[in-house]
Amino acid sequence: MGRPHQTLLSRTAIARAALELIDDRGYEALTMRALADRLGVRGASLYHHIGSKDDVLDLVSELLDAEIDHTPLRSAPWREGIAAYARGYRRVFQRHPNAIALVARRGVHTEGALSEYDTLLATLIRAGCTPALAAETAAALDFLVIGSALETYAAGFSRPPSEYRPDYPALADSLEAAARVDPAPTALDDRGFELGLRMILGGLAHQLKTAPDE
Amino acid sequence: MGRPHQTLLSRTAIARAALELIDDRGYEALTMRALADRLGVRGASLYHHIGSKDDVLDLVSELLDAEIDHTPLRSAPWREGIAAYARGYRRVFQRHPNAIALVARRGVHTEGALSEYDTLLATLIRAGCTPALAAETAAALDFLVIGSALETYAAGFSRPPSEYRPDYPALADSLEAAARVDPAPTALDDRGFELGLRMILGGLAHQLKTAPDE
DNA sequence: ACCTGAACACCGTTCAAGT
DNA sequence: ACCTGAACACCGTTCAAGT
Repeated sequence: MGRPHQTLLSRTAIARAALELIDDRGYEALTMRALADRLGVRGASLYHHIGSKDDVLDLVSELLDAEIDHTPLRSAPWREGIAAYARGYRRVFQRHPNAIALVARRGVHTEGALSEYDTLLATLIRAGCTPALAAETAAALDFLVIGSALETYAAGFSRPPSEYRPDYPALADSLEAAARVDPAPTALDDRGFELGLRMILGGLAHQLKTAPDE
Repeated sequence: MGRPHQTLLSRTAIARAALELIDDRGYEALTMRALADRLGVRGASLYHHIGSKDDVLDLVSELLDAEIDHTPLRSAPWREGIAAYARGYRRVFQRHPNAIALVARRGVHTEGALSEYDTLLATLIRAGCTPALAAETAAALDFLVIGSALETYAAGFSRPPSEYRPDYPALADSLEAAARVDPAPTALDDRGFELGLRMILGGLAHQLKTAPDE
């Protein structure tokens, strides 16, 4: 059988197990003891590879970052490329809804995210933005992605639209109309995100056409 | 002196103390024992008034909701009214940065938020939106507010811009240009938010002018 | 009715051991 | 070098007791 154990654990194995645990059983189920369990080891062993639970959360953030497909940013035309990138960014959180609480902790600005941002900013500048405008646009796109990821998770209006009548008639009308357009529960989130994306990128295109130097 | 204590505690007193504790010492310092301490009582006493810590967090969410000024929504013209409302909404989180983790838990859609949403949607419909478009626009605005609140907290790029060179030249350029526009640390967040707001409301105004029925 | 002390089952983390 | 058992100081929560 060989020696009892040499390197059962590694930082990446721990990170992957942590993300699996979050996906399977929720963010609150991520406990050092539960994590060790999933790795066939006892809680204290983890501390030979990671410094703290916070350290583990950082590693999971990096895993999520790595899932973002930033190849669309390299593809012309810039407007479709950026839209595809933003959708892919958002899709990572849709795949890991239980991990969204991580975002609130620290954002997704891990070390690995820097080159993505650099590419996004370079794309915007190449499209005609000043560097300052590029930074603002990237921020706005980020807010939209992060905000929509969170809202999906928090899904506000859980009751059937009709229950909001008669106290909140505009709310009831809007929710019913939205459900008629697409009854899927996340459809309104998706459409709100797409609207924001269209407005930001459309507005930017218009601004670049009329005043290319700011 | 009177009798020893009758109703030292109440749900609102607990909620207010909880928000104070979060503001003063951070989200993680909100402990049932620390909360009881601040109220001059022992931990177990709290459970005569609230059901669980989760219950307390909900109460704090309602407190934050109540801080949002939604009077601008009633003021014409709609575009400025909605912009002022969104800024005020965001300002609540700027006043309580440590409370942003609450948002990830549940969003801000407490019972008290319903009438705000109803008013926002009514304003959009009065401005010419279909109910479905109003819902999507409200969602996009929400994403922008929530996302920008979170990003401020998570403030990504903490190092001086020059450190990102030469690996990430577009990032360094953008951050330096943004700092020249306004060196305040949250300025880029503010400007990104304003850009998103301008794009969404401007795009909407344009859409309502060219195709008033969708 | 409301506050309390003590207890329960958990946490994250440390550390002297073992191999 | 790496895993472990036992312990530490904490959690949220419960409950029999006191007033």
